[in-house]
Amino acid sequence: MDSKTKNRPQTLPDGGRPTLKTIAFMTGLGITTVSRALKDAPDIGAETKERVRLVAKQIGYQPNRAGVRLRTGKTNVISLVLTLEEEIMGITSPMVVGITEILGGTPYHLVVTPYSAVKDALAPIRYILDTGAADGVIISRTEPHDARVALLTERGLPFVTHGRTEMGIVHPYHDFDNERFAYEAVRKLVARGRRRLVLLEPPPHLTFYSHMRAGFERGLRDFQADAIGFHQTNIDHSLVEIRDAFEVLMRSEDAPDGIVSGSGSGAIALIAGLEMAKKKLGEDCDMVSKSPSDFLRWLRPEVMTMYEDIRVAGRELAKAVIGHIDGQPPETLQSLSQPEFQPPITRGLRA
Amino acid sequence: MDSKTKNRPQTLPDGGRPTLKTIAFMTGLGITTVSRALKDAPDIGAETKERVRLVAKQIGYQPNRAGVRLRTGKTNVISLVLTLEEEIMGITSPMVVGITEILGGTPYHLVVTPYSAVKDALAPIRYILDTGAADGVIISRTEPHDARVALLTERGLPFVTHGRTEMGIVHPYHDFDNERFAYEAVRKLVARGRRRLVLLEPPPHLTFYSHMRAGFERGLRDFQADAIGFHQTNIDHSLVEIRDAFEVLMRSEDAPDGIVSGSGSGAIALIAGLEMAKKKLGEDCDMVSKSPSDFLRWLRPEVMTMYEDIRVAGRELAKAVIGHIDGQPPETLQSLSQPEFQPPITRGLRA
DNA sequence: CATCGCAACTGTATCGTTACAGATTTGAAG
DNA sequence: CTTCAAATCTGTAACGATACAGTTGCGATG
Repeated sequence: MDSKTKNRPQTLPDGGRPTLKTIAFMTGLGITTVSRALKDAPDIGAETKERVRLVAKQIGYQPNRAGVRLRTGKTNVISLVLTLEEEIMGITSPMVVGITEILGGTPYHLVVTPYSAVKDALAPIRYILDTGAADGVIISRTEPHDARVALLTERGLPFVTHGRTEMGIVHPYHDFDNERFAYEAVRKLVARGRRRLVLLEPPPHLTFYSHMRAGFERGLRDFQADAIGFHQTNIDHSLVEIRDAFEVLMRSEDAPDGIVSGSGSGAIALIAGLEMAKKKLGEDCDMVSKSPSDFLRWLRPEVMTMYEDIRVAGRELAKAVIGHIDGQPPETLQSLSQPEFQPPITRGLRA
Repeated sequence: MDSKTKNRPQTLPDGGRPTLKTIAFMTGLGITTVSRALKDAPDIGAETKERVRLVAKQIGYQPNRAGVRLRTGKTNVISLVLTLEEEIMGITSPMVVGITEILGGTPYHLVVTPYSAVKDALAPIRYILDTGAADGVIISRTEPHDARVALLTERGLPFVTHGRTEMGIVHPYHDFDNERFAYEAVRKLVARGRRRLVLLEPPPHLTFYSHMRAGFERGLRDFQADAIGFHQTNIDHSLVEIRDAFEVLMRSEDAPDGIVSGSGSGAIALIAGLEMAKKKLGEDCDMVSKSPSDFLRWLRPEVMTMYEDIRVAGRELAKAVIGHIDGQPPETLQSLSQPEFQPPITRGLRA
């Protein structure tokens, strides 16, 4: 056999699926040439590239992910790391949708990697690093000094956080402006004549705890209102706990007349506690709540809501990880979504 | 070199990650032996197996997924196929959590594969089949004659459906007993003296449409109530559409006094429509609703809810696909979850 | 003391892809 | 008529794992 054609595929691959070998066979080229033609390498002739691309398209060639991954280490996987616990109010749904909307136009797949105990937050990160399971990672519930961020940065694995950190590391993130949310909430409540305000805040170890508190306190100063303490309770507590604690507060001397709720599901529990204390929302007390879904607006239009669009967050996060993977500088991959009050649901027919 | 030891690894792999080669080097065995020892093959000595397992554990060996996948075709991936559209009320969240709870104890990863247009429901299935992207598939929103089920069965790829089909193919599924739900709902409403009942039903093309209708109609017969038509509207319509249509119905001569809502978010819209027609829930009209989350119970305790536990559904689905992959007969992988009325939220302190 | 069977282990080829180091052709320069 | 460089193309090896077809050593059998 002519040495020049020694390596030309003589047979097609067994399985029905086309590979480089299939294209090489059909075009009469070598496998290497086909591979390089498809990645538009400079040492392949223009006409050859055209021919290869045509055939590849015709037979519906798609590179074998395992082959690529084994050879290059590129997984084409984005890993979404989630706590099983945070799922109470279903923030994951729109997030997954948003992410996949972006990944749909790319070769990336979305893998969901869960962890259970809060102290194990590092475990899935280690797993991904150790096994090279993903090209990029999305994490949420960031802390000011976040061990995951430190580890990922040190090991050079691209990632993006949902929430910011405070450790002097410049990394991609997307966040909701919780400072501004709380500030605007206070403004709104004071405008309604409320001056004794309570905040249902995030757990203190998370970064956005201090954002929200800062906004709240700045609002109190600027608009001259007072804080009612409710520190024993935060949005990570169960709805029953929040409700009961709030009932006690509402029955006390110290009852607030305005509420800022840092979570949509927390708002439900606050309303229940308020009603158990025989108070009426909109009369004895007004409330502003963050809300990632629509049900509050529909069922309790008295509540003033600021919509946190998790779906958009998912899109931003996906774009940011990919940007990071592609080598864009982290500082260009940071975004903050601005809270805005939602209009009430249209009440007219044919709305 | 002695031919007997010709293939013994002389060097460790470059990357830090241990491979079979690493273990072979450390134990002085051949790569093949190590591979077979770790899968407990019968032709490897007991002591050798022990030694290999020990070393593997010590150095934290984990098989390279790309290597396995390339050689064997086994992906260790379960694909969850979702419509981007169905995500309105966030059913995905608890579902993903339930699935990952089960996959956590297995080598499987969960990949989320979305599709957008309803007519493209087959596209992700074809993709998975063509590229061998997964060992098993989870699909939802089944139709009586479901092209995806036909295709997956024909091509022999293990799968499970959330919902049943009616095409004479015995396949794994998990479903909520919608027939019984509607039947019990009618019973409850009639027990409350309601006799003019309306059903907010699923879109007619889905299998559980006929289940729910059948249960509803059986209930009407058994408990002697009448149906009020509401056929122009179903749970896939927008909340605003549902609300407006229901307002019209409630203002008409033909207004119902009892509602069976096939979806939790639909219930929200029905309540809004009812209130816009100046009617009062619990007085002019009672309602039983399916509810995958808690907010209805908290915010509208007048609504009687039957909880559909999507998280459990996720667990059942995951177990069923894996069972199917492992060759268990499909008829042993079918389950139906029984609806039960939920107790009201505990009202006392320290509940 | 050959021969056989068995237990325990190993080498080779392969999955699909790509990095790397050639190989071949062509045409221009000397 | 060399010689050389540029333009194209190609073979080989390797990523990590496993199927398959051996090989080795050893005690039992005739």
